[in-house]
Amino acid sequence: MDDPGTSLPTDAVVRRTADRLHSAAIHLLRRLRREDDASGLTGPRLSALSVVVFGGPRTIGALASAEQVRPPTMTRLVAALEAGGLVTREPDPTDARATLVRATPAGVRLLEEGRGRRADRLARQLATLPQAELATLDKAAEILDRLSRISQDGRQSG
Amino acid sequence: MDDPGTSLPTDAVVRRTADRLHSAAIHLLRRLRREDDASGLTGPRLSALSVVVFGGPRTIGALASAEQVRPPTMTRLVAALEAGGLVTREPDPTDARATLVRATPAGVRLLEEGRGRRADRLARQLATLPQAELATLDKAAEILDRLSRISQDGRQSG
DNA sequence: ATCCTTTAATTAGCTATGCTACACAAGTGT
DNA sequence: ACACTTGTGTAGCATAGCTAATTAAAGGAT
Repeated sequence: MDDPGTSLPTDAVVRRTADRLHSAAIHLLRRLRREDDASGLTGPRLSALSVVVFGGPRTIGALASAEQVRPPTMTRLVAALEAGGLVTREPDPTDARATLVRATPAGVRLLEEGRGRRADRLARQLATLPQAELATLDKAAEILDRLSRISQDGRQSG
Repeated sequence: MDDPGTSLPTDAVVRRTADRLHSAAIHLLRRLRREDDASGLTGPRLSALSVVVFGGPRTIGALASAEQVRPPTMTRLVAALEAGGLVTREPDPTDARATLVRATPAGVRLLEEGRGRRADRLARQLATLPQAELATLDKAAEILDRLSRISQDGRQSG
């Protein structure tokens, strides 16, 4: 059917993959959302928390940038995490405007104790896959992450 | 601990992949959301529309099931699509309780004209990848989709 | 035929995530 | 000192997801 020829894929192949990937991502997250929110941690909160837990304390702005959301969104996510006792906010000693977000022991513990229930549920499902397929998913995640960082920098005019 | 022995991967590997995948999915969709919403179609709406465009008319319930959301959520999504002139709602001739959702020519056209801007943007990024990586992503999407359907049926007690 | 239960869809109301616009405090440069 | 920029926060909007409760119709039992 298609003939990729050299190393760059054709437009049709690319678009089909994009469509599949888009759909797969939507369904994956929807499923996880429904699976378990009993931990009290939603996806975005968990994701933000993991940044400060594994990357150390940082400002709201840095966090927003890392998570690719606007500052007001991150302000709210951090507020929720703080209300849950998972992070603290403290003034940045080098810049009085900025707020440093730091994970509390409880926050660290929550992530260490299973890296969040959502990923845990997913893990349980992934465990049923043969090793080769799991490896494929792992590679895919890495590729997407790399792509994410590239497009993040390449952004300019609207 | 556990010893799956044969082809099943270890717990640690599975969990790491789950975490990466979770994160990758969140970031992928966030990025796409920011890239382009000028089409007026959000992810869930686009996803629902594509079901009726490519799968033919079906009821709200069937649509909700296909998209793995609750009926009220699908009612709202369909209402938005209808307001945009992309689908119509008509009584199901075989069941007066049910509503058949059918894509309008405009809805079909929108999807055919690039399968939505979101996937299109993604496609543009994917086009920069070598063929092997694209193939990996394609395989991953297929695996996730399959997993999605399995867990949909296999759901039971918490 | 009537009553009861189940099913399909909707409405109402909640939480959460994302955004922009605006306000304000604190750095920065002239 | 003054203006400009930057980091957060507040207010308000739209969307998406949910559950609970309502309404209408289908289906089964008597």
